Amino acid sequence: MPTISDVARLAGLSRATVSRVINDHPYVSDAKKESVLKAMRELGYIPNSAAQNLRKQKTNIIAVLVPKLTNPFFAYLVESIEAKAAENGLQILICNTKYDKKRELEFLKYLKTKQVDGVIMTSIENSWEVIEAVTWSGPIVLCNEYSIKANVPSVRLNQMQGGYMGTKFLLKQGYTKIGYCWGGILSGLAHDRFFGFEKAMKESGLSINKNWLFENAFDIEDGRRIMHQIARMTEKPNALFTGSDEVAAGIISEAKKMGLKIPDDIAVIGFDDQPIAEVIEPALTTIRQPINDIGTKTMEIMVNLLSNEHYTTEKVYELPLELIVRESS
Amino acid sequence: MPTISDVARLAGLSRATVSRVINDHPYVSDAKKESVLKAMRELGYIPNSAAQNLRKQKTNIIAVLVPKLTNPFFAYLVESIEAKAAENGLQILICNTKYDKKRELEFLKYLKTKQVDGVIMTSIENSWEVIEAVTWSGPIVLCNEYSIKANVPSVRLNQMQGGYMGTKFLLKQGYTKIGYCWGGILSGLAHDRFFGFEKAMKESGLSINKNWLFENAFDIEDGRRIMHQIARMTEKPNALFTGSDEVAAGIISEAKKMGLKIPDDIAVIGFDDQPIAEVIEPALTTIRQPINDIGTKTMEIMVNLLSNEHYTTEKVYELPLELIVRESS
DNA sequence: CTGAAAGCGCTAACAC
DNA sequence: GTGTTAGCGCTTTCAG
Repeated sequence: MPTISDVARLAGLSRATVSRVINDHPYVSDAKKESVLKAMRELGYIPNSAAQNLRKQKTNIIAVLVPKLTNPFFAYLVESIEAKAAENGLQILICNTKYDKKRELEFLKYLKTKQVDGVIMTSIENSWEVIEAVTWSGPIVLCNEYSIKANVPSVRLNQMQGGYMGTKFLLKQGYTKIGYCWGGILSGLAHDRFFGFEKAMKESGLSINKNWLFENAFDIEDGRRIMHQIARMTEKPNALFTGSDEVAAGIISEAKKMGLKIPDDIAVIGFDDQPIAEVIEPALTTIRQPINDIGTKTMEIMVNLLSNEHYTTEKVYELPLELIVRESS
Repeated sequence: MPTISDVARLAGLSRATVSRVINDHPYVSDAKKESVLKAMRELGYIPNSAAQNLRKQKTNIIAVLVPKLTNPFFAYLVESIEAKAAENGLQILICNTKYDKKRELEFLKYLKTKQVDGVIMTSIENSWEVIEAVTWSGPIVLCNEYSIKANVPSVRLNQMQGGYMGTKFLLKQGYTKIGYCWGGILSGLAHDRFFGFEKAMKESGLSINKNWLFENAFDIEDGRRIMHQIARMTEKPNALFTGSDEVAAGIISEAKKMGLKIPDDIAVIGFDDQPIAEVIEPALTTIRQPINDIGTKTMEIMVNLLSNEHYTTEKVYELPLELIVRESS
């Protein structure tokens, strides 16, 4: 593997000059530039990035922490973040935390070890006190998830509106015995969404049945599990607000196996508007999240944070959600 | 940000000794080790990885090239690769090629720039001649996809068997007018699978109808598009071998909208056995790929390649596929 | 415009 | 066991 010295020698120039052409520095005569380029080509030279990183004290890599890559929501979110990153000459490092505190902390350390220039968190596992400690090592931007205590920019969806809108719709359709599925950790996002649910219920003079609050609802399997729980209840909900299309899909699939009719026996409303929502039968009423917009906006903020030393931003960007009415409720 | 020198100074020792405790080197007295640890804690010291990488000439990072992250098959594959990597103290860098030659090449360059120690390719966009050029910069392992010309280890599924098995099943069920959906690039994988399809057809004395070969079939939308194409045909296939569960889901969803009955009017067989296969109606007959096994095996080979300079391996690992019979055919 | 020289932060011979 | 020293490959003042 040739180094910058080899190139310099072959071109009969100094390493400094070679470095200048590598970095597109001005003030290099065209003639010398050409001969450097030629030498680089001949040797098949490519700069060693570890050396560049060490010297420049930056990597042009942004870590993106996601809790679960097999959840389409995060897969799409990552894609939009990546697209914007590429536009700005940045590379992303996808870090799968698996909803695990330790893993999250491990990845946050990348900021301290200078493996990455910044971190985007799409979920939060540790308490903010813990996370705050790394805050001084480089920029952090929150995307989708957030913490009330966080003192870093965050781009998020109006989850309160989402919870409210979905519940309100169920109510309007005449359902009053409404169950609620969620992940189980009272994060900013989860809190807001539940608050919206609560508000809509209250406005209709309805109280919340604690038995119908289902935790650990993440994927299709969880949906199936919840439907089984419901089947065993003497007093059952007749409508379900789920935290994700996948959970909704699991519930619907299992309900149909049990011979129940959707939405007559039990109505279901999803969240995300993933491809699966249109493929399942009955098609899923759901709440569409503008995934692309939050990903793009997040990276935009990161880029600014990275370039303008004292870039000040609105701390919070909140994007609206949209109700997509189909047949499941 | 404190450096190793700061730690050495505070502990009243040399940088070498500090380095030794960082790297868990033996031959450091417990007393000094303790005082180094104490100094590190006090300063909140964390080694700079750019410096380590430069000095050690390795990063402990493996690039994993995938064509599309939003395809669940690859999301799960990445998870299994990552799990095995973590076991071995390796970090993976997920590279989304988007089925794009240039992007693939860009990522392969990471091997030359020493950003990564090795590369795992789960799809191949460029011709092998092009890829071979980087082969000398570090280990490459092929996973899932492969090229006949490739001279690097590859872990793959027996796609021929998959194509044969699926088609044979359709035939056994009495369907003879069988269409075939695929991505459109005749890679090793695609070739084998099609070969299996062809073989089964031939064995039944059936010839292949060119009009029923559908290209660019990757996701749900493509499935819908294909179903529309079929609807417009005067002579229609009555069974479809699809390249993925997502395509199958799109086909089924659209067929139902058109009032067609599955599998009576048109039978469908998927590929992958993704969660969606069990949720769609009718449930999808499909071919299960042992995603976990190929991911794990791939990383195992990579680890060996990295440690044993002259590790020789079977060049090809071929794992079997499994037919999962449900209701769609 | 170009080169010399210093050094980013760390590790690994080598000496003691 | 521990310290000294010489770089890993590159960029960036500072002179000229």
